[in-house]
Amino acid sequence: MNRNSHTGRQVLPLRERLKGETQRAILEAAEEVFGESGLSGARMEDIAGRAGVSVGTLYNHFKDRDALLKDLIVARREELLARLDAVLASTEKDGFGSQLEQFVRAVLEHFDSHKAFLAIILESEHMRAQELSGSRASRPNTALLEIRRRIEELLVRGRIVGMLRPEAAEMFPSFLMALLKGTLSRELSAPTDVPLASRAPALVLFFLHGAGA
Amino acid sequence: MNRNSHTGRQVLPLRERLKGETQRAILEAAEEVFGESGLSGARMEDIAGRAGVSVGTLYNHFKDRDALLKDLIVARREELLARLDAVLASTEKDGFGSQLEQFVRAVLEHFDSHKAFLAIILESEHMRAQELSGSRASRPNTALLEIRRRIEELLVRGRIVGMLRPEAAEMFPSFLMALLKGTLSRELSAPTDVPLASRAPALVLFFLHGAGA
Amino acid sequence: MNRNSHTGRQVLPLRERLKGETQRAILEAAEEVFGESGLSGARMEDIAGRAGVSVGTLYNHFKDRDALLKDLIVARREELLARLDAVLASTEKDGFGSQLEQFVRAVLEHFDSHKAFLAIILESEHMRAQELSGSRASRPNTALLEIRRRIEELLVRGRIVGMLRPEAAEMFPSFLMALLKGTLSRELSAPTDVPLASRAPALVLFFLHGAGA
Amino acid sequence: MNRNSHTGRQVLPLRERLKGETQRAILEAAEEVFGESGLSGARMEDIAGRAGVSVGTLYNHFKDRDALLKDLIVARREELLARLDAVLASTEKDGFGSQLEQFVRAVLEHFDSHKAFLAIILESEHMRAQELSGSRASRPNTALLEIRRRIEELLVRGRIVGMLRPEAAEMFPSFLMALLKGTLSRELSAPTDVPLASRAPALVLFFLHGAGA
DNA sequence: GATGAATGAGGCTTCATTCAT
DNA sequence: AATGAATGAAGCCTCATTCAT
Repeated sequence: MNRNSHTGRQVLPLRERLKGETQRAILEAAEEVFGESGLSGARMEDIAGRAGVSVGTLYNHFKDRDALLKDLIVARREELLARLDAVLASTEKDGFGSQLEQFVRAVLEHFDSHKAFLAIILESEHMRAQELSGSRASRPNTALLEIRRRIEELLVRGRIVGMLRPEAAEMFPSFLMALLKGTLSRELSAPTDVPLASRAPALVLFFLHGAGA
Repeated sequence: MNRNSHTGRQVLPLRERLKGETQRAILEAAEEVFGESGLSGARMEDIAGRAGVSVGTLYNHFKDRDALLKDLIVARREELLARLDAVLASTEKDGFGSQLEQFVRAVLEHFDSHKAFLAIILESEHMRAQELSGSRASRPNTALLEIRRRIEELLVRGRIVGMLRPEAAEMFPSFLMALLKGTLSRELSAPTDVPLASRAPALVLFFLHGAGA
Repeated sequence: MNRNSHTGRQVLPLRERLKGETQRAILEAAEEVFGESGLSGARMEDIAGRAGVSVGTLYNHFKDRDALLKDLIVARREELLARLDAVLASTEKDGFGSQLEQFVRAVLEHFDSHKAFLAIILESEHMRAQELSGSRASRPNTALLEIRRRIEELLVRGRIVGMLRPEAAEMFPSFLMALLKGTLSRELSAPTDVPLASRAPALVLFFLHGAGA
Repeated sequence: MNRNSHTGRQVLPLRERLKGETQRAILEAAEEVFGESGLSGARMEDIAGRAGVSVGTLYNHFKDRDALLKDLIVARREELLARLDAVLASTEKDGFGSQLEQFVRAVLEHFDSHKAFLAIILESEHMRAQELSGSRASRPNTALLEIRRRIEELLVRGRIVGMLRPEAAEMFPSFLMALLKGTLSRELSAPTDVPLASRAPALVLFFLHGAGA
């Protein structure tokens, strides 16, 4: 993500690839440590240790702690957004219901792979302005916003095809996001051994029809 | 012992009242500062400053930072739980739908009064084990558990009176909680000027019937 | 010690006597707390609590912590010095050996009554300059000096009557003091239930004849 | 692992040597500062300054203030005990008297090298339980105990060869320790410019024969 | 005089960051 | 590029002292 994003050629000399390895190792270690210790509890030394490098090396690859965290967040976000965009692109096939379920499943699978870290990130989305930088809360949490944008796009389609009712529709994206986050949240407070993704159908059913008899 | 000797009327001597005042002031200041700066960003000096006292005074009233935070959480929790219990107790009157809405409204009104702080608390519920104390790591967040317990009790009634369907019912409490938290979450990322409580009917409607047309 | 030292009359009005009571209680409490917690570990609040008064009261009777400690030290010192002077004054009666033993016994009895506190004081005699006040080490520990002065006086008599040999005599006072302090020190590290005073004969015997066969 | 690859000779790589240097510098500085300011008066910042490092560096080498002090105490103790054991081991040569004097001289020479610090340590031996850690309160001061153990061993030999009388023999170790401590104590309250070690013969003479004519 | 809540200077400790090797 | 010891700003907490009641 940092470098080499759209360099036309693709040689990637040895040194670059090794460097890439280290970076990936650091990011992975960082994900674990942030996931375990929380946004503020994670210590650079722990991350270095987990990645099998020295503290100094962290700073050879990332400007500072914030940059490391930001890059990590961005990396995970891009992974998820790419999947979501793929789902949205494959719109032709089936109906809205099917696409909605695929969307939900994509999110939940992402959660399955990054539970602890995402929990930290999603849950502290809005405190990031203060915690990450002292600046104003002006960067309004890109990751969640991007997800919401896609949810909105998806739900608009649902309304167009008449599968969603128009009243209170402006709350539906929030509700869907809430159900997704809630599913993760529940898993964290009371872990099960079924993958979250398996909850997709029930979640969609609830979203479409509620709990009523 | 040596108090209250000849004050015919006043139950609490001045000293005591002042002490209570100070404590309340500290808790209020702490709520603001924690809400603004986050669980780990809040500085004792800021809390003291906001409360109009000196740092030392914080420690005359609370053992340490953790104790202050814990007391604050407990205080807010008790306030909310008392309201919820009142709603649950008034069961006779109307039907399940009405009670559900009152319940939801109670939660949302509590959110309205303590937005920022509750956001911090609710969102970092599961990282509290590490952040608050290194001790009993997995005390699973009493506040949320207590709310969930009451939601479960409420929803059981709903099922008994036949207003909720039985399939996937074990997820409903999570879903309701998610919708509540999501409502708060949305308000924080995109503040409006309508009180959250006014969202109660829409939320209940969605919970009972979903987004489907 | 603070006041009323050499006022010719001796009326001591009621108020004065009550004040005296409180002061004595404070001093006693201070002795206990200093004895238990050490010179620097003793907290004013603990002393107040032990004395059954409030912190403020300590400051009504003593200028500050240092003054309280100093007054306490002086009080105990005067008690001991008075006894020692009495022994020295009763010189006529018996011989040097008997007087030496009385002297030793007087010191050990004083130790018996004030073990913990004296241990603290005696042992930190020379660090008091720094700890008590930031000043130079110019006040060379009056208490020990006063005792040594009397020991020197006593031992001079011993030499005069020919019971002490003259060689290395300048070390004898130090040695006698060391034996006294050592007796207390041993009691503290390995408490027995015989009073220290009962050790007087053995100590004197050792002082006069050593450990040799 | 990756050290010492092509340094034919140097056993310790530079880094390691520097680290050792720093640690020794810190311990030395700590000894001075503790010696000057007392057990509780010594400030980490002063120790750092004296050692020519920053505060943080202290914590790279020692867990906390207590650990630093403890390590320092242990270091000095081991130095002394090694010397004493050497004296005890060289038992064959001369008689008991000679060995006793060597023992005493070893202790006094150690005092000569570490006057101020040892004074602090020895004198506050029994308050260490409270001051050093709130923990295992009554670990009875290993350093003094170890010395006493060796003194006892030595004196047993003296009794076996008939150079010490048996009556009151259980007090002799305490007395010898007292004389040693007293010698240090005297030097501190009234410094001379002769080394304490030169007092060994007089001390032994006194121990064996007392002050009597 | 007694009270005890408030004060705030001062100490310990942590940890992100730097930089010489 | 990697290393890891050194740095020092910043936060928490203690406790002697004050002062309004």
